Amino acid sequence: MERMEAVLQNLRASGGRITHARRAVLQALVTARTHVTAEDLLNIVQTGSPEIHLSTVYRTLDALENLGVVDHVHLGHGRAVYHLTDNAHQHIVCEKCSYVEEIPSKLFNELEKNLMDTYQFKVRMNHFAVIGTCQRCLKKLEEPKHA
Amino acid sequence: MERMEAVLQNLRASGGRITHARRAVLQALVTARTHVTAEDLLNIVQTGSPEIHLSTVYRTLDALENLGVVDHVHLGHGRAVYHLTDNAHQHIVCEKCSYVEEIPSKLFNELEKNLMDTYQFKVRMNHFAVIGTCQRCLKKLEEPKHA
DNA sequence: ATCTTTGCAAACTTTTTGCACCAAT
DNA sequence: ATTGGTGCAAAAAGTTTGCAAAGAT
Repeated sequence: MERMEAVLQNLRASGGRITHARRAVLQALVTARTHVTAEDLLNIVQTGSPEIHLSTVYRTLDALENLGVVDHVHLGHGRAVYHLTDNAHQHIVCEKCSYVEEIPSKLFNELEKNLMDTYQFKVRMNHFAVIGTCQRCLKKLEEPKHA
Repeated sequence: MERMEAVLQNLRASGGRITHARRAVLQALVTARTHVTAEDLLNIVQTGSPEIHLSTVYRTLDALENLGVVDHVHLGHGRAVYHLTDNAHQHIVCEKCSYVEEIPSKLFNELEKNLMDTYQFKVRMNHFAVIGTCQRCLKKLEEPKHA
């Protein structure tokens, strides 16, 4: 919760204003702490403040993203998911069952290095999801009808 | 071009039909051979067959994807890009200038293995893009005004 | 008082769908 | 003849925008 105030001050320092809506969205983001969609956030903030509009959520996320506090990822087809930038992780997403798991960024270190060395390309961690098939769905594929 | 006929036979074998539109979309896909959007493909096919509709392009891509012949990737925000599945590559995408480069899948081998070993997660190659900053844009950031 | 943000509605972009007609087998 | 595909138009889904009123500084 300390952190929340710090972000809000940061926001003000850059010429922005601290509003009820922004406080609520940020709060929701801290509370949820997982990959949430804009609509997820809307649902959370609306429990306390039903007047807050989806477009405000988007605009707040935008503001927070410009501050570098928030990042978003496209996990697959539909909506983007947003999260605070502190916990540095990546996502693996099962394309069969939509299961999402966070994995440590460490696993990407070598790839990151190779891309820098070979292509002078600086990967932005956290901004892509790895698509594939999860353990459970792999098993299902192996034993189609469970004998 | 041999390959094209093979795909079409494949399509028929699985209960599908070989139509003018499908031939045209497939042809366009072979011709373009890079990451193209559905609309790119539409433009290509419409030079020869203006009656072909965007929804037909989507439906054909869908059919080809079910066959495993085509794959699509979400490079970032907007549209998805489609490509034939043969050349196994990944994409690195510059988030500053939208520059796209193909890189060999080989670079992902270790990551792939780690994810399998640690999470029993089977990565689907080709289905995600790596976002970051390209060489040129990195340079621009270093020397803001070129002295 | 000024300049930013909000709520709303409406636009926009990309993709999907329902349906009647048409075409491939 | 049958089943699957096409073109069209309209809907969906997700996100963005214009504007006047409200709010933060």
